Amino acid sequence: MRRDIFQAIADPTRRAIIALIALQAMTPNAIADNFNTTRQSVSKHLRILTECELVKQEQQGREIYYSLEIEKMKEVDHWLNQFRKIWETRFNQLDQVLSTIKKQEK
Amino acid sequence: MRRDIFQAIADPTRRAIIALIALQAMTPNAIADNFNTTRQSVSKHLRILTECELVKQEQQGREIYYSLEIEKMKEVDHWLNQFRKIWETRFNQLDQVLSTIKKQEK
DNA sequence: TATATTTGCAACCAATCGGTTTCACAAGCA
DNA sequence: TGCTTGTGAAACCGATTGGTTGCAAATATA
Repeated sequence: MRRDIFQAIADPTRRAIIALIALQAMTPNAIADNFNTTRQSVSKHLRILTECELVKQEQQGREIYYSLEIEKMKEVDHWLNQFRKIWETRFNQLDQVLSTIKKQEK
Repeated sequence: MRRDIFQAIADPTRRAIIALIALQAMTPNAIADNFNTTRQSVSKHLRILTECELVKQEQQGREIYYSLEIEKMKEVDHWLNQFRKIWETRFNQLDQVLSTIKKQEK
């Protein structure tokens, strides 16, 4: 089974869970309260996120607090870098065009 | 059918296609040559990418050149912003800890 | 100890996914 | 006018997905 961060963030519910626990650690029940779905379904999502190492658990009594492994999010950022180079180049090209126009106006 | 950029980049073949045509426009056949799969399968991926407006087509005779809509990639970048804020805050917190240690050393 | 709460896991289900094969339709070329 | 080339679409297939229900285990509480 493929388990990577791109597959993890493909699901909108999982993206919402990620955004939720990014701010503070939460229990599965507390997370499920925010969604129109069952606790078990959220539990499944958390399992997937854990398998991708996007999420870490901390047991407190019978409760388990889930929080985001923010470092893992940088993998997406890193993948975007190759395209960032391109859109910056495009921007520079546009910049050149603009400055050429400016010179012509003088 | 859900069609968004996150679902589009979830598949590794589609990510590879995106990276390929980011540099230069290519025909479906030329793209398929780079993968261990059929042209029709690549065609399906291109349809999905087109539906997400991640890709644009340019017909030249009977050939169709596909290229990346680089602007659309910024949607992922934009989504990452919320987390970028967090990891920068973490960094600042670490920075504070380090400067506190430095002061104590004096 | 008996009961309630919090959780994960397994079994099942309909829908979707990624792939293949087959076909249809243009556009170039002999 | 045939024939080849480049392409998309449809039909089908096994695997995976996201959801549900039901159950078991562990912890807290009476």
